[in-house]
Amino acid sequence: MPGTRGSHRVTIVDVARAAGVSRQTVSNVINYPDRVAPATLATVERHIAELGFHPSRAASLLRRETAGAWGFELDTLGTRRLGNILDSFVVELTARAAVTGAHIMPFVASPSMSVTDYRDLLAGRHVDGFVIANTAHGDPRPAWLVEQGVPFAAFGRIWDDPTIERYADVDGGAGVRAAVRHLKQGGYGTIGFLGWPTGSPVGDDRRRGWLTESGGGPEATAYQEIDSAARVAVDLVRQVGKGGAIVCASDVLAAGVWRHLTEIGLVAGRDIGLVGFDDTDLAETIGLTSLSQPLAAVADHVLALLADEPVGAALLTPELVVRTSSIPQEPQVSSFDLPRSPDPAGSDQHPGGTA
Amino acid sequence: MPGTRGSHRVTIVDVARAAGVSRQTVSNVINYPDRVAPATLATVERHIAELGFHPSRAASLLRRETAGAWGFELDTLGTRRLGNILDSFVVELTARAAVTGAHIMPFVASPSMSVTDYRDLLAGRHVDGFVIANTAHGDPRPAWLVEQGVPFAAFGRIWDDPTIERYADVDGGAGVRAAVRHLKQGGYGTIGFLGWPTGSPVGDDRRRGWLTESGGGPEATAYQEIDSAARVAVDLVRQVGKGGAIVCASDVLAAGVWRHLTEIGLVAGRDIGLVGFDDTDLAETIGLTSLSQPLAAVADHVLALLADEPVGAALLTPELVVRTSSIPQEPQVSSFDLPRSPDPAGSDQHPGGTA
DNA sequence: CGAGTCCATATGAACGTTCAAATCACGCGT
DNA sequence: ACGCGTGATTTGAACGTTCATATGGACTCG
Repeated sequence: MPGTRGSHRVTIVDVARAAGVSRQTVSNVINYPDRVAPATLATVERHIAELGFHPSRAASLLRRETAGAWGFELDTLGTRRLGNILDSFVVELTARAAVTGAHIMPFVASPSMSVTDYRDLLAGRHVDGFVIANTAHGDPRPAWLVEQGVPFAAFGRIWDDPTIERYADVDGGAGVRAAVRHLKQGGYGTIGFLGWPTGSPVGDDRRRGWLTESGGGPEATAYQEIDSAARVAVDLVRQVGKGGAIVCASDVLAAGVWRHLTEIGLVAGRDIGLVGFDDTDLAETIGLTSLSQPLAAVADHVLALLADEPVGAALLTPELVVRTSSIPQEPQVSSFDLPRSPDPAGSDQHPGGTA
Repeated sequence: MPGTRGSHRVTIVDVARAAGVSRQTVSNVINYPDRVAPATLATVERHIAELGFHPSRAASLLRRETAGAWGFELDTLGTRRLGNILDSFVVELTARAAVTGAHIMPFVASPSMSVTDYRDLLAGRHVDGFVIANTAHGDPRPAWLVEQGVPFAAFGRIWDDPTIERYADVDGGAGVRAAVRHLKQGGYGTIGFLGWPTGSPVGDDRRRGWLTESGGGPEATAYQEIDSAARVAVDLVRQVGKGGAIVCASDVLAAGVWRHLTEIGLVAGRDIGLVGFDDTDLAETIGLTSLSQPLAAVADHVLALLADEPVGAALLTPELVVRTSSIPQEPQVSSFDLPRSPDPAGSDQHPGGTA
């Protein structure tokens, strides 16, 4: 191509020259197409395509004094990401932010629950604002962000300050109420609750749902670990008894109960109803009825808040996903034959004793 | 503060004026501290701190003609992220990229396995290059990136072109060999393999490890889903028999086998050895021995490649994490009593029949 | 028929940094 | 005393866009 001088990035000026208009007109074509006469619009767009012009992000950002990205702090749980709804949330958020032309910039904050990483990202204009998650009591971020006038929106209520209506959250109470109703309809008797230790607002919210709908019953708390849940499940299962059911504040907790049930030879659903929360893969794996969080809707709402749309806070209802763990009917019994041992070299080392 | 005119972002010029040096010197202090005399360095740094100066990312990027970010395509698996090692990888990558001053920019590509999203991100200078994952046969990305001269590095071998040594990967074969040795040492007899359908390079690699170390045995393939694995487990379990063991290409597959074992009243470990791959939460949940991928090391290596450090390709060895599923001893039997039924309102609706 | 309005497009300037090259200060050998 | 190399610092220009404002022309209305 004669005249193409060296390796010169094609800029807005090249397009302008080619199309016989000015810089600004090309700029308008890109950013405010309705300010441009239809004929001009078409011409310029043709030349943009022909020259393969793509606006420079950096130049645009500099001039606009903006960052074009929302920060999002990632959990640093190491490899253990069990029941971590947020990984899925990031995907939704990223996909939906893209349509508005924004990026999601993930970052890993220093362990101390402080605000310094947020400050630095803002100061260098790496981000325009934040999406925050894992809100809890004592979280210093919301107040600070409001005080600094930084745009932000939360996945999760701002528990310390109800006046900050910049969040989308899932109505855990409503979800659990639906779960309890579902279990009652299934004919389960005593309905117990396994939650997290008091003080977690999310957990307390879910517990309230259970309390309201069931009127109370046996309950226990455990940490967000299978083992911990399995331990307290021993008593709890005894208390609700066969024909009863247990609603859990999370799939992880439910998985602990499930493991205990399996260990003592009971089957979730047939013998004891079991419902988790979050509808993680874990739930699917073990056939656990669970409450699915509408992450796409949360992402949309959060982005709407960031775009300063006049939507207020939102409390979205999770969806009950029914699996075998809340179905009282006898599940299809799988073949129960002992497997043959065609080549058990050294099999005698294994204490036999099958159940 | 008199003299502070309006809301004027503190720039490099302000610092220069305050410190009595030129723009460029301040710039050097930030980017090339060794080019600056120690005394000047100290002074300038003091003023930087005093004024709270943070360089503008956009300005820097514009002048440098760079993006300061590496793109990373997210999997769009919806909520189902079972055994998805990549979520953890993103966290590692983000954390480690930050120390070099780079960002990781996640994006969600259009479903077609094409290269257009990559092209657009580059054209607008949103990213300087890419970290790619999920490499497989027929992946158009590596060849295209090489052809375009775009910096990139892969988590996963470039299966179609061994000459592209821009990757870090986990040596699945070596991992599986270690697993087989471990099972043999534990005294398990026939050692079978459950893999993915042939054609997946990762799966084939892992299978080869099993074949080499075990010399062959019963095998089967299933899709990366619990159900699929549980179905084929029926035959496979029968074939290896009690006292045998099964190595799986993933935790998900192993979970399927595990579920089947549980259903037929066998206990993984005690009756049949079981090893998974990836050491996901799932493994921890069900006490599954698994191979843990060194994600932090992979992230480091990938970033080194992107930084043009003269490290070649890397094949890192996964670590065997031993849990009960590969321990032949009788596990501690949990209490086996039938739970009392204190308030079984409607419990008669539940067919009893406990094992 | 001339002032007022409106729309499309054009021009000058600025966003804040870093590159490339120039300048300055200093010490050293001859 | 002079020129020269070296290292520290400064200066001019440029990166590519968008804001604020100006210009030009068509159309309206008293």
